[in-house]
Amino acid sequence: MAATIRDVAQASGVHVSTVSRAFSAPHLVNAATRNRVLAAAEDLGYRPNRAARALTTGRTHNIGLIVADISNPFFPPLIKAAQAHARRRDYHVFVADTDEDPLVEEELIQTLTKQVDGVLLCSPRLSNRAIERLGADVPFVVVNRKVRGMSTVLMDVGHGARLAVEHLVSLGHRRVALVAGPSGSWTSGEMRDAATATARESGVELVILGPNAPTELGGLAAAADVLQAGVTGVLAYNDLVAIGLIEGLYERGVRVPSDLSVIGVDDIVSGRLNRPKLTTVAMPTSAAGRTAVDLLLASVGAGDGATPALATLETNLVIRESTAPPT
Amino acid sequence: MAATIRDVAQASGVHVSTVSRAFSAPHLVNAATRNRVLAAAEDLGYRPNRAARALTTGRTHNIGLIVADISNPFFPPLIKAAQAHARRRDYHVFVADTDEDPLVEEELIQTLTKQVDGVLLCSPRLSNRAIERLGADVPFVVVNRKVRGMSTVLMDVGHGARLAVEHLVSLGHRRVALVAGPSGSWTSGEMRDAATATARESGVELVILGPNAPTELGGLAAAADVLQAGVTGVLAYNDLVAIGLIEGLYERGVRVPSDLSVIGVDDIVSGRLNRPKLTTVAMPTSAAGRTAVDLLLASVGAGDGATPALATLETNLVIRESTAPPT
DNA sequence: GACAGGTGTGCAACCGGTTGCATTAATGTG
DNA sequence: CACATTAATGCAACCGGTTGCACACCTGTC
Repeated sequence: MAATIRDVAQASGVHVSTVSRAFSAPHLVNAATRNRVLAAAEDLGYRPNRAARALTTGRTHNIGLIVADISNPFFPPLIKAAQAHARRRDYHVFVADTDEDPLVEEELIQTLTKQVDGVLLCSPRLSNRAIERLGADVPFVVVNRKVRGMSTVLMDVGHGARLAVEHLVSLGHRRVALVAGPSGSWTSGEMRDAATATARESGVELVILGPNAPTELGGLAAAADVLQAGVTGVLAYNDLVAIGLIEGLYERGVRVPSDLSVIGVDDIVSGRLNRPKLTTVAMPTSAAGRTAVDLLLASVGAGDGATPALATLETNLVIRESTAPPT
Repeated sequence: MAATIRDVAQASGVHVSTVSRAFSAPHLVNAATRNRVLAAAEDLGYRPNRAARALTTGRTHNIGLIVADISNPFFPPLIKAAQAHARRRDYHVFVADTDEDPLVEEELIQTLTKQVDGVLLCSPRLSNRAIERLGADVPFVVVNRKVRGMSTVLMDVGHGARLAVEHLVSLGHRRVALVAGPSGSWTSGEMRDAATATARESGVELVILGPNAPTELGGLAAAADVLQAGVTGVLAYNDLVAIGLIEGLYERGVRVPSDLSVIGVDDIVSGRLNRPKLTTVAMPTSAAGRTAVDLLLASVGAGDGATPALATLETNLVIRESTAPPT
């Protein structure tokens, strides 16, 4: 079996409490003793058992990261950044995928609660009520959703949607569509509000299509609706939808951007290599992952009394090849 | 604070041990008592603390999943499937990303070891020696690598590479290239061996280019080498490399498939929506994730004495639009 | 009616750490 | 030199569960 603190104590001729302190409160133990303990520990290949430590300290040094769909390319950079950042702070991360199902999400949160110091909820599909309720048991940081009294990381997709619509308008489009996302999505709502306002201000018509699945298939399926709507420009819920839409249009003989302009959201890598290269609203996903971890660990350290923090990250429009003046 | 087993014991008027048994050994407790306990537990919102349980049972009900790069689209479906499958078996999953760095990989394994019942190592960059050594502390299942004495899930990429080269040959290509992956990659070695053998048997020339980063950038950078090599067909290490390569060729005025044929590996989603749609060797990533979890949990249950299992999953060639006869 | 066997529960030790308090020795102060 | 501090370490309780063992009670058997 693996070495325990008692093995180390025995090997170095001190009490277990001294060994414990040698690791977690070095200033309380004599330097010479400490070196002896450390040497013995090294020798035995001792590593503190984090679960046992968690039992007394109440800190597991784990966090949970819950996303709707790991295979949606929007999430991996966020997961990657969060995980790397957490590791630097000596935290491990549980990753769980809810399959876009609020029930699974809730159950996951509950079983995870006892094992983690906090949970990162990314683009949750749960209702705000449910999130507030569950948040009583464990600190949350919510990404891409505004929940009262809870720390939040937002990517200002409303601003991005505004830029996108303005871009279409400046190219000369007069009738544009928003291909919306899932109904529970905060992002989709923000886009809708911003696009609606911008369209009104610019005096162009906006039709809203959806809800749609946030995937290529969702985009593919929306192609018919888009043609039906008689628009010349489209803002899609995300890049996957945009790519699927472009494919669906292609199958129907409609070319992007010559016949129709399409803008995505997220700036996922494959959009940069697709043809046409996607004009898109770039989302700072890696930064969001890091920021969320920072906020979470801050509120873990601070205890319940902490005021919830709000971080809003900028988005910007990246103009590539999928947009052009209408013909 | 959250309810503990003692709170439940008090509320239902029995000893803690009875509460414990009501949950983990129901047949040992009277049905009526059990119901009373369960009701009290429900009432208090009691959930057993898994960390505390792990301390005595030695089972954490957690597994670790270590991948080289979460944002490589090959992995998310595997992670997703593994995670979903584990959850069905009441296991949580730590996901960690090594950033393709063997040192990070080793350190991650060590810190994770105490917290998990087993580790899934996907496409490890560590040497076999290192893996065998670390495997003494915790059960491993290795995906996409053959390690002596260790349970393994392989995707038969050698067979896929053979099919790919045969496909190029049947189209009439006489000089083809393999754009290899990272040097530590087992997959890359398998592809090399299979491609070499197939080329010799078919009497065509094969040039091997690399090592390359397993990303679009790696493919982009390999474009010059490919042109230099004077080949008409290419088998790329994976779809990302293939997509990057196609992009690099495009920038140099070379069209796929009319001027050059390209085959990828993995069958990632974005390859199916790229233009030209990628001809590729499809990898059963979801099945691999599930199988790996099954193997891991089996060996966790069996203890050290278990004979390592080997699962080999089939790959197959999906012919789309990136391959054509040479001109 | 004594006894073997089975069932349901309690007791207490244990898992691997942490931490408040007590103890001892060394140091500083007037 | 007596006394108050401080530094270093040991002791033992505790975190939240699990589990081997003991005990009480009930049932059935000869």
